[in-house]
Amino acid sequence: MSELCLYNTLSRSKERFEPLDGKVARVYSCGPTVYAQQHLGNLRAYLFADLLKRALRFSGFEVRHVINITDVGHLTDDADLGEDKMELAARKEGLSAWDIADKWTQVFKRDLEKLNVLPPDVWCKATEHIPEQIEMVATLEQKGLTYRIDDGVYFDTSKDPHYGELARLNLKAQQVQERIEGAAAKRSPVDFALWKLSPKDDTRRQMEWDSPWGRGFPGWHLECSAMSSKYLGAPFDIHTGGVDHVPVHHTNEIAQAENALEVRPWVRFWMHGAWLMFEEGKMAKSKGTGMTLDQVEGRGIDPLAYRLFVLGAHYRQQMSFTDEALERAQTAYSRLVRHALELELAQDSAGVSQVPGFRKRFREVINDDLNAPQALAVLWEVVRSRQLGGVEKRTLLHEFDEVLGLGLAEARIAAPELNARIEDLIRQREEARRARDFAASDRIREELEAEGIILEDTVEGTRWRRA
RNA sequence: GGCGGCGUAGCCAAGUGGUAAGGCGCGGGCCUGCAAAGCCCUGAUCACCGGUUCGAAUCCGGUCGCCGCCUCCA
Repeated sequence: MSELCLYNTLSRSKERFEPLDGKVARVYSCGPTVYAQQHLGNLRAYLFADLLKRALRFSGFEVRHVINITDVGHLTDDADLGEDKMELAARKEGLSAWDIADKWTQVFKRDLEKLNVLPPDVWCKATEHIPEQIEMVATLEQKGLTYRIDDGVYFDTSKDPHYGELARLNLKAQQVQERIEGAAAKRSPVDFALWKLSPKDDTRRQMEWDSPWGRGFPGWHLECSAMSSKYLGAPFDIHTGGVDHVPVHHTNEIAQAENALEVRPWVRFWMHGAWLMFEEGKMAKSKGTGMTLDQVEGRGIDPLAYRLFVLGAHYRQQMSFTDEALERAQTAYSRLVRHALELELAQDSAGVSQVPGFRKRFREVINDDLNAPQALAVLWEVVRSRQLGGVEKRTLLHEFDEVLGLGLAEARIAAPELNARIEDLIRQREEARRARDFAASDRIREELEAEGIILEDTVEGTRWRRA
């Protein structure tokens, strides 16, 4: 049996994976900031995390999975100025920041459910872990790794010789943008806020807390460091996120956590998913180019067809999104489901079995850094194989779907829908056909088709289904 | 300026040293009274140039084009 290998951003290479304790893989996935509905690009990141989780289980490991919800707003624009995204959304929608967070969190979870993403063992919110975050800042402060300026407490990256290793930052050569003039007199451009103080003027934030440094809110990298160690311990196995997180968010998470917790490496495997690209560029909420799952469904496309689409490209590969490609995925998905349904009826006995071969190939490609595109290729080969019997195909389909999560194992032929009128029309059509009155029989078929009923003549007789 | 990625058939994309997976589409065929569904057949020498090698889409050098991150972002 092949071993699971995963690409680790830390080493920039595939490494054999095994949980620290040999049994339970501890995985943390950076969750969304919930000030709007997640778009398809965001969702791709969680489909990637889900594929990882399913692959870990497929390898026989248990998985303890944590996803956070960033419900504290950070800034819309520059790190030092700009309005808080949560508060901005709240103002626009006429709700409190808390309600906004709640609303979009629910939508997010619902979207994941539609995509067949397995729920994590722990959902954790930044706002519910303020004490843990304050504690981490305090620890860093005691170690002399922080400094205070007007608007908050900052992490002094110059004190960490390992700072930036994940991203392989070249601090000296990096051309750093001029900071916008203002309160943030950071000693280094890469220093980052641990605790931001609320503005001194009259503008009060909806979300702020008392701390040893004054009223304010936590820096945006802090929650992940604090919550992951709380629920997974430290070190833990795998941390996932989008590629954009490598240079800043994850780099800073590492700096905080490794120094506060005194473990290094704090996380053994860092895994990053690539972007979903629109024609105009990447999908980004800030650019308003995001398409949501609701819109996908609005086009009559099954969310799982989107899942199939996403699985068609490797998770570390930038993928092009086009309407056309999405629709093609729906065609392919419908076809797959139809096969799955058909196979549910299979009762044959196995011939010379090729099952082990397919099983082996599937495991090998999944174990090779989650090569879903190749896994799908194996799936199609199984579906269209002439060697395999129906029962064997069904068995394999169910097994593979544990990893792919396309809902094929759950596909069941709906109990024959009773519809006396349609049954009656089909009978009439049968009579017409027997009488070779095809004009009449075609008329009936067309009438039904107009209302979305497709008739299929099979050896067992005429079947109908909704288009 | 730094870091990273991409350029494979009409489209979405695998493959990273041994003579190009898969899906969708197109075209042809089988089945059907005709359809639908299903099945079968059918397409590329891998941006370009040069090098290494018995052998390269795959390694090295260069050119062109495209994109991401470096500031919130999956």
